[in-house]
Amino acid sequence: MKAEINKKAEPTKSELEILQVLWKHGPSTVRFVNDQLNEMKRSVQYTSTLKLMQIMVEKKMLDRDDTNMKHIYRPAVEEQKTKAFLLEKFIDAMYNGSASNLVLQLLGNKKTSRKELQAIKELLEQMDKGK
Amino acid sequence: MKAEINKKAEPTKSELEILQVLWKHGPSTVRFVNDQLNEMKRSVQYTSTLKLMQIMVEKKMLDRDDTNMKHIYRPAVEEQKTKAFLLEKFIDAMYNGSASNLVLQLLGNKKTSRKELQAIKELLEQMDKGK
DNA sequence: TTGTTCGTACGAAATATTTCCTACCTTTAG
DNA sequence: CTAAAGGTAGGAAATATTTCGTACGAACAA
Repeated sequence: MKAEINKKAEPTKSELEILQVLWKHGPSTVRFVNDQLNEMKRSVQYTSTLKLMQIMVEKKMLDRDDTNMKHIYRPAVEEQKTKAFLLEKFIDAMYNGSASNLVLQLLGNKKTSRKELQAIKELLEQMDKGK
Repeated sequence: MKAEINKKAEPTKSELEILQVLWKHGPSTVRFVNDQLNEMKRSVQYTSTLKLMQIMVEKKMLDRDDTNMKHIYRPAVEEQKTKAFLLEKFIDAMYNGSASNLVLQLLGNKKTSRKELQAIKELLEQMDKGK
């Protein structure tokens, strides 16, 4: 079966990297995205990034303005919705759908800094007030 | 490059499913794991599961007791360590390494039930006392 | 004008992952 | 003993993902 064009877009790892750049910096050229990837992430050829972004347009994950020679790409999917979707998938796969299990993991994780934990606690307190 | 045998194991989606079964139920035969997958997850042939588990042994992700005809497989990687590792990867890819951003997402997520949120809050309170 | 730079399009290769077919062996019911 | 059931091994195919080479057009500097 061909890569489904119609159903809910589930970006791959590389596609997510590209989306992150576009979400952060707004509509961009392939050149810009590729430069960002090479600076922030990993070495990758221009045409590889180009190809991937073209595929993402096919998948309706990106929109493209090709009225000018330098095509401008922008996300066709919302950052928050996409991340919520991926997070849900992740929680299902890893924690049997239990978000609190994930948080439990976070709390026991040596890599989660004290500062992060403090920030998390404050978030929870704020939420409390709001209700 | 061949699939790295030596470096840190990063289980794929399917491999994670198998690990979850083994973590939950303890050392098992391929038959058992395959049955679980078919009941809980998706339709998959016995030999597919077998093959995957054999590959996972090569990758040192599983250990195998093959003294008997029915080989018994068990995880060679710890559940908590593996999940912590994958969670860290996920947070890096999705939230630029910020765990609190992830929690923020969780709080804003419609899919996260009130009950889950309550559980999370209690976790945080418990953590407070422990320090 | 001319060549160098920068852009897109497209196909194919490389890699990674997943699935299953076939062969063959062991156990067990009859 | 023999057939059926159930097990493993291994290779190949199917699928998914990622990377890049080549061709070719447009822009621009000399």
